[in-house]
Amino acid sequence: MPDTSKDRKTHLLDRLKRAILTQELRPGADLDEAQLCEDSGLSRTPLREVLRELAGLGYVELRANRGARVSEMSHTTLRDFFLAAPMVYGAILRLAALNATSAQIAALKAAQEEFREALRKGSTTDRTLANNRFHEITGEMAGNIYLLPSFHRLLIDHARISMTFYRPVTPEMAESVSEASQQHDAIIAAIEAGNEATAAQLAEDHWNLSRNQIESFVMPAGMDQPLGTLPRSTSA
Amino acid sequence: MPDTSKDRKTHLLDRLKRAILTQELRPGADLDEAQLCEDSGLSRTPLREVLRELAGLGYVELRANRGARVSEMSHTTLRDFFLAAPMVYGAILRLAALNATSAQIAALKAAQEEFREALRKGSTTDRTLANNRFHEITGEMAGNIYLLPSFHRLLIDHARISMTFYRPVTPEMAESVSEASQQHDAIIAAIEAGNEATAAQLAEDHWNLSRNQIESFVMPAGMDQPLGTLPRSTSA
DNA sequence: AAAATACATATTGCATACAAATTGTAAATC
DNA sequence: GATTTACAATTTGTATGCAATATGTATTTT
Repeated sequence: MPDTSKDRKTHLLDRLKRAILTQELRPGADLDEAQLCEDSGLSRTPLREVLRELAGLGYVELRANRGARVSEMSHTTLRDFFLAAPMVYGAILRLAALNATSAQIAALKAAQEEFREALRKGSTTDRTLANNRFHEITGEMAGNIYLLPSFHRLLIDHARISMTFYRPVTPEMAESVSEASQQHDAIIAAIEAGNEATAAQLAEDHWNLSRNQIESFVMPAGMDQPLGTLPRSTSA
Repeated sequence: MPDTSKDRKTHLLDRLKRAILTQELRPGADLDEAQLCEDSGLSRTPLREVLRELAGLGYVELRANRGARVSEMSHTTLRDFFLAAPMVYGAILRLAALNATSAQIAALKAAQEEFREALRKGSTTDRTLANNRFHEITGEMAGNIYLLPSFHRLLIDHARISMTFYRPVTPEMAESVSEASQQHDAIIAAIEAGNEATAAQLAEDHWNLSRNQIESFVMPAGMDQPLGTLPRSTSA
């Protein structure tokens, strides 16, 4: 089959989304048009359309007469994130419980299976993307065109932040990640039962867990040893 | 000064936004590239970028290999609107009260002056746009990048719906519009005082008023006269 | 006459050439 | 020697010509 340009566009779109969600492309990173043309085999016109689409979704920022760069994340945006996330997540899961179709529920179960698989033997990237996919589907279930733009914007940064803690270095983190998986199961059950109130409660619980994970990364426990007493490197 | 192409682009962007908000361009209306090129003096490449930007903001929808059209509004979207609006409006005003700068407060007061002016002697379009501007500023005050996408999306359709009732045909509507103006004043006061709780309460009040206006349009009182007995037009 | 198909027309999408703007560098001036 | 200014090189933005896709019409076929 001929590799049509429409395919190349969606391919690049997906590739860039993934790269940004996983921090392969870091916040603030510059995107070079020439380079991307090379990689994707697209000419500049369709490439720039892809960048504009990503800008509309909040993945990148376009500066006039200067290139595109990956959306920044700062302490300010993190604060905004903490304020907005619980409200929006709650509303989305509430609506998901009300509106989910059986096909969507099947898709959610499949996504959860992928997530569990990623926890068992996947990379940090796999886990983040699988978790992202799970929540994307809850957004589709809610299907409220007015809430989805903000929900998607939140999911982007949730994924990027997650990349720091879905790598369970401590036993507590490994445990909280497995607890997240159990919450996913409960969420599926609530949605399948059409139980709006339970879904909203689970959203809150799930968010609280997530917040704790984020906080324990932003404010980690201090080191046991004062820095001065650490073993020295052998180099000059 | 030379009419640079960047100006032409922002001009067209504003013009299209306004036309869509005021329903000059109806939901579902097709946008002809050739026509828009003619009007704006832009060539197709930058024109299409404008359309993509509008799509990202939710003003238009792009269909592959078929033209752009103004975003639809249906009974489904109206239902979504009713569900999402109170929550988001409340959050925005709450944050506005917390974060507004004095420059922004000055801008809000100016916008309210414009709004009052539009109520006194402006057209329906003037009123809708002035009201839209007022609420846009509250969004800037809140300044939460995660909430703004949904807030903007809501404002678009709020304006389009408003176009039907900011034309006070009945005395009750004239009264409720003037009540809306008084609520704007109260909102300004709450923001200036940094009173978060009051701002949230006012958001709820303001929304309830708005909802009543919408409902009385969607479900108007029946006509007093049966249709058959109305005076006939003089034409054949 | 109704349906289907082939063709003409119009519209959308892409590639490339060109113009404008920004950035980095080197020379000139103070 | 530090700052400014002119210039070159790179990068972004625009225009236009061509290709591909969709749509409407007329002709053919049953």
